[in-house]
Amino acid sequence: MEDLLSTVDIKVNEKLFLKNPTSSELGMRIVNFGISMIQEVGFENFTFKKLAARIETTEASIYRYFECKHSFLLYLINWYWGMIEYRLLIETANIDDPIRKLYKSLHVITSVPNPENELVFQRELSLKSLVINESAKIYRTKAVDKENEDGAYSVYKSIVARIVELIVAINPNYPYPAMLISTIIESSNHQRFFKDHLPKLTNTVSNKDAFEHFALDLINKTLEINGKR
Amino acid sequence: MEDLLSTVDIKVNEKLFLKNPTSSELGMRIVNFGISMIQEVGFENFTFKKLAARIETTEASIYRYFECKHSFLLYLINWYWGMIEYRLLIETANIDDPIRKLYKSLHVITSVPNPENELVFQRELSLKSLVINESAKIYRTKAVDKENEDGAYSVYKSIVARIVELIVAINPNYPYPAMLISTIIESSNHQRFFKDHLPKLTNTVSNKDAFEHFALDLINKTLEINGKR
DNA sequence: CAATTAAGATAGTATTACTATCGTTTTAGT
DNA sequence: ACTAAAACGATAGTAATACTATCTTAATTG
Repeated sequence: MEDLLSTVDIKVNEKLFLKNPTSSELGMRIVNFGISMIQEVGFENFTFKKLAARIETTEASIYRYFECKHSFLLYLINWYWGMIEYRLLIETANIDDPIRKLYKSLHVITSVPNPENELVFQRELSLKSLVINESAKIYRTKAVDKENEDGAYSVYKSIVARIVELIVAINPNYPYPAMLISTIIESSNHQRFFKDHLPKLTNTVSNKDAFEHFALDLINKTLEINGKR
Repeated sequence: MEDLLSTVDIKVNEKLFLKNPTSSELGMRIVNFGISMIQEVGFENFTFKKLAARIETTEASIYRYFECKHSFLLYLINWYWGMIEYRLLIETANIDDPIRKLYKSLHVITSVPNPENELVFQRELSLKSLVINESAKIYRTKAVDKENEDGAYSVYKSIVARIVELIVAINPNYPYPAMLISTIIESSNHQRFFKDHLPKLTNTVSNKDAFEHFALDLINKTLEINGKR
């Protein structure tokens, strides 16, 4: 894969920002340093004031880009899923067999990218651990219905819908395709979190990505896919 | 099942409170009204000050029981899992077949209890939706390791370990028992959340608990359990 | 009946999550 | 080159949050 990635502009739902951070250098600094600061201190200890000090701007300036810190997190996670959807599109474009397409899709969605093996967005790498650690916090609030109306979860839903189509093509009788795929996506995040913090809640296999094997086995057996490809 | 439940005292890790709320009437009011208030306004909008006003006490008095609102949530969720572990113990005690034991355990752990069919703790009922909506928030990235050391997740881990044993008895070759069961538990919560707020991420089946069927199918196929019991 | 404990009353603090205003600099269009 | 608009910095302010501290009174226990 060539480096078309760096020139591609990931579109994020316009309701998630007041002023597009990609439109200015300050905006980009807010996003880039915001990502690393959230990773350093955790989302609950992250404030716009601290970020402003770090990038030598003011709190007020950051508020010109984002309404509140929660929509900043939503924005980042949407950017992440936007990149994943884009990769999904290009990396499965030339695959016809739905089973191989599903395997590849699962890999794109759930794997922790290894920059030595595959070319990925630089930002995807830095966002991955943020998604693992913080994404469970975005949904479960009283604001979820309003945010959903505003399209805050539409990329995520569209990715799930895309994989659901593949599952239906592979096994039209399986009754829970959306449940299966959203379970795997969510599980990918929390199992990776467990691995680092609550290892008794997960399993590891030496030198392998245990989660990917687990997920593949799960998919093969639940959808009754037999044989290797 | 008789009403031994109301007389049973669920033990919660002592590091999660400063003064045991079960030891006084005020403590019980804090817990009972705290549960309903968190459900009404959501955990982020819940404050000890509001709770104090509701139960006609003072903020300072609540702080004599709980160090902070986060440990209050941890306490409640631990109480929930304590009840589940207790139910697990008594409801599977007289079952010998590990497969039937596993099925029963899964039901206890993941089902939404129906008070018309089964006798459950009153508090379990009121805590269930709190666990569904808020439990993803307890894993605060930066504090999780310290809390884990203090035993804040030990009941949860012990429940997972208990089911892992059953899985090993059923299919000793399955390599990911802990992953499978913790995935199902976490999925139970977020799928029920999706059902209410992001229905495109889940599937429903009329008049049935779709999640339980999904989980049962998953378990049967991944562990290669064939035949009905 | 004294001593301890529990709880109410009140005050105070640092921080958070913003909003508002105003002046200066930069950029864009003509 | 000039003007208008937009962007940004600087500063101030606010209500609410998440606590801590202290003091007094009421209830319980030995």
